[in-house]
Amino acid sequence: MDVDTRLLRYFAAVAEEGSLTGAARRLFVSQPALTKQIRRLEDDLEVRLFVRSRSGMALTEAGREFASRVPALLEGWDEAVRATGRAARVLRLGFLDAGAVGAVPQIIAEFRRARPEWRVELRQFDWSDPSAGLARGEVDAAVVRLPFPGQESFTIRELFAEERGVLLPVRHPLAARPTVDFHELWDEPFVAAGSETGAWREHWLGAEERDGEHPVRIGAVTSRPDEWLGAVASGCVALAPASAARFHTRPDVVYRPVRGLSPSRVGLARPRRRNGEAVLDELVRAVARRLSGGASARAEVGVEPRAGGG
Amino acid sequence: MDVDTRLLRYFAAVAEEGSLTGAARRLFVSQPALTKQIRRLEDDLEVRLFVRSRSGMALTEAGREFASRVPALLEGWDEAVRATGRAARVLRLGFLDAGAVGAVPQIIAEFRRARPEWRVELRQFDWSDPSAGLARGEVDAAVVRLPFPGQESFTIRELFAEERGVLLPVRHPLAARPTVDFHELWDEPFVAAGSETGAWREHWLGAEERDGEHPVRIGAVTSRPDEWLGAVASGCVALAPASAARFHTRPDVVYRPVRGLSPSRVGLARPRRRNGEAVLDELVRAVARRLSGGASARAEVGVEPRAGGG
DNA sequence: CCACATCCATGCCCCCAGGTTATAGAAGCA
DNA sequence: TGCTTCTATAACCTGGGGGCATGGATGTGG
Repeated sequence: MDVDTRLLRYFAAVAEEGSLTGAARRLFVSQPALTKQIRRLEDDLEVRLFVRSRSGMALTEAGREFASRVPALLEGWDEAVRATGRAARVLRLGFLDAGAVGAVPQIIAEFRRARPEWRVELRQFDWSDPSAGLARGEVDAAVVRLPFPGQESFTIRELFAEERGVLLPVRHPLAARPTVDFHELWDEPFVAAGSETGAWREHWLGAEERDGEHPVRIGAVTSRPDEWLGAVASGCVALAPASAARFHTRPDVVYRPVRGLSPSRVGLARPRRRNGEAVLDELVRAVARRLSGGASARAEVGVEPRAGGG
Repeated sequence: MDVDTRLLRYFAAVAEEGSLTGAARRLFVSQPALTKQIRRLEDDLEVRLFVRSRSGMALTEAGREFASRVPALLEGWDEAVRATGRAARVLRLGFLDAGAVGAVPQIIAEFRRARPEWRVELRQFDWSDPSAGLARGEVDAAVVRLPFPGQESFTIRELFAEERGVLLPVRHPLAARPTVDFHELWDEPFVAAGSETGAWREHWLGAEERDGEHPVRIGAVTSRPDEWLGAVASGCVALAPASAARFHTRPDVVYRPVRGLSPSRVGLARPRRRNGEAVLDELVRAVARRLSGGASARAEVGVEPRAGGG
């Protein structure tokens, strides 16, 4: 009996979510597609994995047994992919957004100098996974924005920090101002990441800067840049790193620096201890070496905020 | 990154076989299909797994790393399927040919009496795997014909034996006779199973009954009943259990009992020790209980050879 | 009590991936 | 040189996986 690992991920999502609709949203597929796939999985196994009800999908006993094994299968597969990549001298580097990727050429260059026979391969992730593939083990290292949930289990080297500002609809009153104070945004509807992103989501809602009690208004939830910008265009606001002003542009959306927000810190993360990955140490060392050059290194790769913050 | 486990099996076959052509034959797919799939796998992994040459496909270092992990992945998957089946009270029973399956209703009936809440699910295998899915862990138990390679690693309960005879082209001179002596067949071209089936293949070429030195002539190699019958129709001969006369019929092929051949023994096999499979003991016990009824049990399920052997 | 929201299931359509056959190209071997 | 034996390519067909729209069942709130 054969299956696509995608089906296993589908199954895992439905099992966790307890609903096709919810899982479909999370997986970026339509609910009918999931319905069909889950049914197919059950048909293939000739075993009922869920009991359907008005309120969602509940695992059967067999479903629980299966669910208890799927994560290990997926982890085994991902590990095989990583190991194969290592054997072929490929380092998989995850990143989230084009802003952070500004640091990547620097990283790659340093790494190539240290290990010329290696190849670095980039992979972009959406905001449903702020660890840029590390949590799922899909990459060997990742350029991430701190903080993100689960970061304790990784070794992280901070690369640089950049100003956080706000994206506003071009017709928004505050868009006329060159700079905004964060408290002026407290009551605006914010675009948020999915709740599974925890501290990361909070960080980009400015939770730390709301002085205790100014609960955030959620105007939209997205995990992809296009939806994100779309939500802003249609009336929401969203915190963003300064570099977003260059990489995510839309005529009806503007970026403004914000006073009273901590900067966004960008780091290089890798799993704490994993076998046969001395190269990763090499990578981190190379980056550290480069950073010892100081601000010049930052400016060189073009990730310096375009302004000091108004 | 996602893959179909079928692709992993494809890869494993090519890696073992060292050639696309050979693996394709073994997998019952066309060589271009394999070419495409292996290339796709390499593209997905973004890693070269084989070096192509005039003489076949050789694993790269990355390929070896990958190959070392694939078997465990497949085994993990198969075990997950089995465990899920067990949790759902499904017993997967493999079998090779319709003749042996004559014993199956009996087995199922007994088993149902012992464990009414269980369901028995049948799966047929072709002759490239005489263990009927046991070796690959695709079933919980199997109705097999003895001997077969690797049988030492299973617990086997012998069920019954039936006469072995020969399938002949209807125009073959010996076809006119009601019965044949095996030594009359010594120089005929035989249809054989693939060489990977070892002792099983030998058994069905009558190796034990050739009195030392009468080397077999191989006229064709097949692993599926239709090809097998076709080969006989086009001039080869093939040993077969008596029940084949009923289950594999063709107007241009006849079955004749053969003197001087040991009977074919049919057994119920299951893995020696595996966790959580007390049910299998139950199955074996149930079958043993039934068999203690003696010949009547055999006659009842219609697996008795239609004649005493001429 | 009805209207609405929220699930999952179904039907229809499109498109691509994976399969097949036929054939080309390269390379050893007689 | 011709034959065999590899893999690669091309052209084609089909099944299934995905999308959208909609239906059916079941709670829930006004």
